[in-house]
This record gives sequence, C-alpha cells and structure tokens, in this order.
Amino acid sequence: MDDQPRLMHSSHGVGMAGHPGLAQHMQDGTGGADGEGRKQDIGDILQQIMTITDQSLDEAQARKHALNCHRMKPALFNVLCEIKEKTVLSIRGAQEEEPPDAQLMRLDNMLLAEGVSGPEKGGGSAAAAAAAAATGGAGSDNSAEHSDYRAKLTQIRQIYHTELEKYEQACNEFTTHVMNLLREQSRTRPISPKEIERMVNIIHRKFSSIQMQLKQSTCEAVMILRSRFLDARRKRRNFNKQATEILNEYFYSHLSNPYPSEEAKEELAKKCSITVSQVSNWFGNKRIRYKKNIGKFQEEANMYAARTAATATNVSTHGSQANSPSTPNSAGSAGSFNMNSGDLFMSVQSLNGDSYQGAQVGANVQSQVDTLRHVISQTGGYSESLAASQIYSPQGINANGGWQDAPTPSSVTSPTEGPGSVHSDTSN
DNA sequence: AGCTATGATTTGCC
DNA sequence: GGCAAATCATAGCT
Repeated sequence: MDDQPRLMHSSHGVGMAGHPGLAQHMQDGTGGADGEGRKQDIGDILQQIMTITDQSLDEAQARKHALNCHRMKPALFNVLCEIKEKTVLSIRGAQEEEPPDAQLMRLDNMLLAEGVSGPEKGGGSAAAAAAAAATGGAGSDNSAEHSDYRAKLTQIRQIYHTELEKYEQACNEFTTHVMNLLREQSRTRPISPKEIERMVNIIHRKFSSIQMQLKQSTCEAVMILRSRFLDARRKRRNFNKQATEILNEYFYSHLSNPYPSEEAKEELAKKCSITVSQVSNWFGNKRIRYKKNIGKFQEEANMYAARTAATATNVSTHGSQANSPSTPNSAGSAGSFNMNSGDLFMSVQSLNGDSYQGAQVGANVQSQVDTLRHVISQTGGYSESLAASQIYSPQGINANGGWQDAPTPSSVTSPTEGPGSVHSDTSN
C-alpha cells in the first residue's frame, strides 16, 4: 500500500508507519474511490489530533467529541493502543509476573500463628498458651499476666485490622478512581482495557507493599510483647508454700533416686498447680543444690524425713498401707510414683541420731512395716544406711552413688559446715 | 542496699 | 530429650 508514506507526511511524523493494524482497518472498506476517501479521513483526523492542544477549551471539547464520533476513531484508537503496548507497556509487562513474596508469606504465617490474623477467638489465647508451654512457664499462677498478654495482643490485633481495613479501603478507592480516570481518558488517549487492568495490578502491588510494612511492624510488636510476657525470669514468683512442701516431700522421700518419672512429674505438677517443666526445673535445681551443699539441706532433710516417717507410722498404725495419703506417692493415683519403701527413708541419712526422735519413730516403724525396719538402723549413720539400703534396695546404692557421687558419705555424716552456713552455689 | 533463696534459662554432655 | 552445671534475674529478707 502506498498510504503509509502519505500518512507519515500528513501526520507530521506520527509514528504509525507500516502498522498492520491500520492497514487492516483501512482495508475494511470496499476499496477504490472509497479507499481514497479514507486516506483523506485519516489525514484529517491526525491533523486534528495534532492541533487539538492549540485550541481553546470549548473548541477542543467540541473537536474531541467530533473525533470520538468519527468513523475511523476505533481503528486509530486500536492502532495507537497497540503501538503503546509495544513500547512502554512491554517493558512494564516484563516485570509484572512476580513470584509470591516469601517474606509476605512468612509474615502472614506468623501473624496467623500469633493469633493476630485469622479467627477472632482462641487464636490469641492459643498462641499465648502455646508460647507459655514452650517455655515451660505461665501456669495457672500467672493467669493475670496471661490475660494481660491477651489484652495487649487483642489491642495489637485491633490496630492491625483497623489499619488493614483502612489500607484496603484506600486501595479500593484509589483503584476505582484510577480506573474511572483511565476509562474517561481512554476517550482521548490510547488506553486499552488491558492497560487499565495492568494499572490496577500496579496499584495493588503498591498497596500490598504498604500492607507488608504494616504486617512487619505488627509482627515486631507481637514479638516485643511476647518476649516481655514470656521472659518468665522477669516475673519469677516463688511457688507457694504448699507446692514447695509437696515437692520437697517427694524429693526427700526419694532421695536415693530423686528423678520423678514423667507420670510422677505430671502428678506433682497437678498437685502443685505448676507445669511439668516447672517440676523438672525444680528437681533439677534441687538436685544440684542439694548435692552441692548437703550440709545446708540437712535440717530440711531431717524435717521432711521426720514428717514422712511420722505419716508412714501413723498410717501403718492404722492398719493398711505404708504409704501415707499425704505423701506424694499415695495421695494421687495409687502407685503412680512407683515408690519403694527403700526410698522412703533414705532421707534419714543425714540424721545424727540425737537431732531427731529417730528411735521413737524407728520403733514404731519397725513394729509396723517390714521394709522400714532397715531404716531404723539408719538413724545411726550414713554408712549404715547405705548398708541397710543395699539389702532391700539394690538400686538404692546405685542410685545413691549415681546421683550423689560428688559428696562422699563422710561429708554427710560429719559435715564440716553447719546448716545454713556458706553455700557453694556459684550463682550467689 | 546488700544479701540469700529460688525459679528459669543456657550450655554442653550423653 | 534428659540431665548436670553454670548462669541469669528476680523475690524476699535483713
């Protein structure tokens, strides 16, 4: 076709030379004289477009309307769109397909896990409970802190959702606005629906990056809250007296092997209203501290031994079992602590004979419980207790030597330091 | 304020 | 994963 050179000239170099679309549209007619007329049309249209900016507003408006109604308008519009498509938008289009953002996914997952996003109820508390369980703290004791945590989390959640809603609303508003604008402008500019769609995507991406910032700062807030809440050391509370007594009773009545089974730990935890991890912590601390300074714990050991012995005696006097209801061993489900009578009086090892009415208790025990017979002789001294325990508790000696390998029997029998004197816990 | 007691955490071992 | 040991950080007493 020889239209192209003419077009180029007549349009002052408007770049549509050799465009197949235009040729296509121009061939839509019947050709011949009609084709000549169309060439003229296009020349006119282009001329008008080029000069439209020089005209007054009213004039331009009228001209715009005329151009819009021009029969060649759709063809020209398509051509311009295609040209535009091939230049600017092709560059943009290349960047369009992004892989799902890993960072965003991580943030989303975290917010979901922390109960900030996702279902309203349960999420936060569940996360808090899980977090608490993870560190072994936060039993029923600190439900106040727990609810405080939840309240703060709810606050964060609310802020997050408010902001998110705001962003979404702004995004929608802006998108609608831009879409309307572009649709409006597409009457005078070559803007294809595809381009509008692209623009919408661009807007969404921009807004989602803002959203990501929101999510990020929310995550940070949750992390800070969590670290504060979960830093149990910051809010350490001593266990109540009853709990400590229960734990001590178990410890001293299982002194030969103070390693409660998982079940025993659970039982103790239940009784003391603390978590199993706290029980584990307690026994870990107790073992190490006892071992480091047996002398210091002698008095305590004596006391609990006496108590346990008294209880055992009491019960045995009344008939049935060696296990006292008040001891950890029997108060819960029967036999759950797998106590053997050998353990029961290992704690008497620290008795020095005169410090405690061992003879009296011993006599009672001896008369009632077969296994306790050995214990009575223990009141004489530690080495004897070892010998005695060996008889009925083969594990005893092992366990004794096993966990108490550091302190020698002599150090127990005749401690070089009195109770409550210098202690060797390096922490202090 | 200084000190000790104590629950929790960390580290390294098995 | 459970444990010992060391350490931290706070409670609670003087």
